[in-house]
Amino acid sequence: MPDIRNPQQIRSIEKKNKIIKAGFELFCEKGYYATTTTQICRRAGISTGALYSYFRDKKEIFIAAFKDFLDGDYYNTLLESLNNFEEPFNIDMFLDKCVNVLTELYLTSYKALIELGNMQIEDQHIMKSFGRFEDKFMRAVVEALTAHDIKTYNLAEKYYLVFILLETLAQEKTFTHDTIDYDKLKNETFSIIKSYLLIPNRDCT
Amino acid sequence: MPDIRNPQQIRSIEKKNKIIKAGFELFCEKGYYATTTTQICRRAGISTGALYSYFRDKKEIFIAAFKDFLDGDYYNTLLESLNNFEEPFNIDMFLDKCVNVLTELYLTSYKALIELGNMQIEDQHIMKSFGRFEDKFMRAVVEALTAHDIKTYNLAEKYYLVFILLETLAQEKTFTHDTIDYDKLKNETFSIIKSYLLIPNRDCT
Amino acid sequence: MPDIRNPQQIRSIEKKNKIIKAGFELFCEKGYYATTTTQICRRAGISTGALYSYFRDKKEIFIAAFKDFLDGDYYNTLLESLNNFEEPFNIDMFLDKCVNVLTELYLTSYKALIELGNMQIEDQHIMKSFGRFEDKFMRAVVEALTAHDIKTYNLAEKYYLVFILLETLAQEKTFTHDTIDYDKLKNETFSIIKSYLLIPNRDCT
Amino acid sequence: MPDIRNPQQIRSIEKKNKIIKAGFELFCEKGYYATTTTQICRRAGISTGALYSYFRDKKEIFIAAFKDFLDGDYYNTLLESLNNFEEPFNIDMFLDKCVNVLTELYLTSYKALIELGNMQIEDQHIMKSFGRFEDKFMRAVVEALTAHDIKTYNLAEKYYLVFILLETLAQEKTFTHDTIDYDKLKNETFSIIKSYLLIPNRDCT
DNA sequence: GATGAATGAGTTTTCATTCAT
DNA sequence: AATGAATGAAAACTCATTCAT
Repeated sequence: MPDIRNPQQIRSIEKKNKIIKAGFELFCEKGYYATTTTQICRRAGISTGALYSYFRDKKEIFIAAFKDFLDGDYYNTLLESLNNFEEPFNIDMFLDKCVNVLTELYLTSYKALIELGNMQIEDQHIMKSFGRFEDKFMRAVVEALTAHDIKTYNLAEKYYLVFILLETLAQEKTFTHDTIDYDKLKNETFSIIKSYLLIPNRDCT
Repeated sequence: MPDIRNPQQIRSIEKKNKIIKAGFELFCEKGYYATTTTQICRRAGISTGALYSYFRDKKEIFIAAFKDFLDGDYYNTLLESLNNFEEPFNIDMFLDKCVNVLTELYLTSYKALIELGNMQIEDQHIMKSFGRFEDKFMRAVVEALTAHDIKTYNLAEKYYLVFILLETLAQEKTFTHDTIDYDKLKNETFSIIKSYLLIPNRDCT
Repeated sequence: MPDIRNPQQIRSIEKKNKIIKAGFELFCEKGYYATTTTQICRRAGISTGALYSYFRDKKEIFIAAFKDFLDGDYYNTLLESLNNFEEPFNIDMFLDKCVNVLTELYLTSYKALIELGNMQIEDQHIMKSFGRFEDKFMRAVVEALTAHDIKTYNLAEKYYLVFILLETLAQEKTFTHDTIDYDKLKNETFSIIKSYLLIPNRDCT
Repeated sequence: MPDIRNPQQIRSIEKKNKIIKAGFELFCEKGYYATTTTQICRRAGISTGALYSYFRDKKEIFIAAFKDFLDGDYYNTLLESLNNFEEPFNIDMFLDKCVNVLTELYLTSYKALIELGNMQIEDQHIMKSFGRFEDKFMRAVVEALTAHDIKTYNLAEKYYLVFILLETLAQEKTFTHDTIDYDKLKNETFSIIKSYLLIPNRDCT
């Protein structure tokens, strides 16, 4: 039984990365089931046999591809961009940036992210492999917000809701509903978030 | 092209329903791709041939199963229950009910609902077949809220956000995150929604 | 085991004929393999079960359909028309008529006739069931020609060749070759046949 | 869409040829519809998957088998043999050779040739793929005859008729009619062809 | 190590034939 | 007798995985 290589050598690592990249692209384009190993090999420029010396099976590629995505430059740079703002901190601009980041994410990777969600439900193994992609995004948002406006209690839960609201907005921007007007939704969302996060400032006396 | 029976007789309708039921259950349990027609036949207690005399192909079963689900007693009774409250209207109890309804939905059908979302993205034909399942839910919520508390502008967008927040809560109840405490999330969510929907009542003077 | 009915009653005979008619039409339109029993039943206006009380299997319908065609009014009237000419006998007009008859035959029944040929090769049983459809046509031609011009020896073989030549012409009329000019082919064919059949008249002295 | 291998390597070409050979044999033996892909695989000694990596579907095998047959050694050698005669040119011997060539053709491939004809009618794609098998045969006959005896006008049509007559003879040799005596038919056929082609020599003065 | 041809179990689908009503 | 729903064996085809070279 051939062992799965854990590549140390540069050439090997490069090859493994090519597989991961190709796999991720295809999963994003067509989803998990509609992507065949042959397609992955072709796009990665490797042979079928080679694939199976780096990964035990197709599912492992999927997992690796997501690990890689969540830890990779693309996603991290995107997240870091959230924290690059010029003082003074303007919450509207910040929220706008959040929506843009999420929107870019959905435009490139929606199908794959959904598939990931699916797989997590179907497959305990994948579920354990990593939290939902939003975890990292949330942490970035929290970090940025914490630096400027503080809600001391229920932090995780508060920001999770903020994240959900932003995500909703980004989804709407990406996949429009007939009955929803994006600009109005944006106004409403921002107004909720601001009133919510900044309640101290709106205290009635 | 083989004929698809459009059953008039009770026996036939029952059989078609058995297929739909079996299909829906399996799609919920394992997702669309992991469900085979053979499994559907076995669970429905029919032969392969019979299945194909009621449905042109597997995808049609999926569509029918969802049509049936969204129009069926189970979902509708669930939705109607939202409007059965004793006066005076208590918004906390109402929101609780909403979360419970969504939670029950996710517990029984999450995988299938996700798969539906997927398919809608992949497949324009399915997209047209019915709006997203939330549309109906939202309408029910709007109806109930409208009767008691009025937000005159951006109604659709406002209630959409309320829906999203409730859905988030229900999802959390169903599929727990490590970092989130459900009760706290519930408090926060309800407080947002209430402060949001009831702002007029809370006007500072 | 249900016996195959040999229908005596008028109603039964009518039904059997409807099956035969429907089957023949469909075999002509789409060929044997592309025709399903269900289609035959639908066009005949009967139930699947009924079909199998008149015919043991699909092949029997095919055989019956051809028996019926070869013995039926359509074909026989067509053949008789060969003999309805006004005196004096004009061989060109007669040959023209022959070609027209064959052409009509091909236009309506080519696919079925070919399928018959096929089946005769594949299936000894069908082979025995009837000679090739041309046998009857040939006899009609022979009859007409014999009445006016006599070649005493090798009659069968001579007329068979004449038949083949006429058939060729009709086929060309029905399904054109790129390289062949129909009018020229007709001239050549007629000239062969005439010089062949009428050689006595052309004796050199 | 799975890739179809276009084999360059000898081993691959050999395998593709094994499939074509097995397919052609089976099509000749039982016809297109009665031949299953499984049978082709078994006879070719390959797996189902392999078959589908060389051909997109069953029909493609059929087409390839015929392309191969018409362009292949067997048929070409047969045709070339028509032109290998010792001078002086003897038309009887030449015609005999023609009949023998056609007879051998029918004995080995009749069912497949018929099926090809069928398919050409049913399927425009196949129709375009190659002219009827007779085209090539005719060209060979024309070539041989042209070298020795000349009919200057309506050449194509004349030789087409000659071809038809020879084919008839070969068919009779292969699949006997009850009412026809082969030797007599041969005499008659040859006499027609000769008198037809050589009419100049028989001019009455 | 690498290759990519080969495998074959597994899938969807069809349709002649049967049989309960 | 008639119906037409049901059957299920058999067909075409796919694709993750293996293994000879």
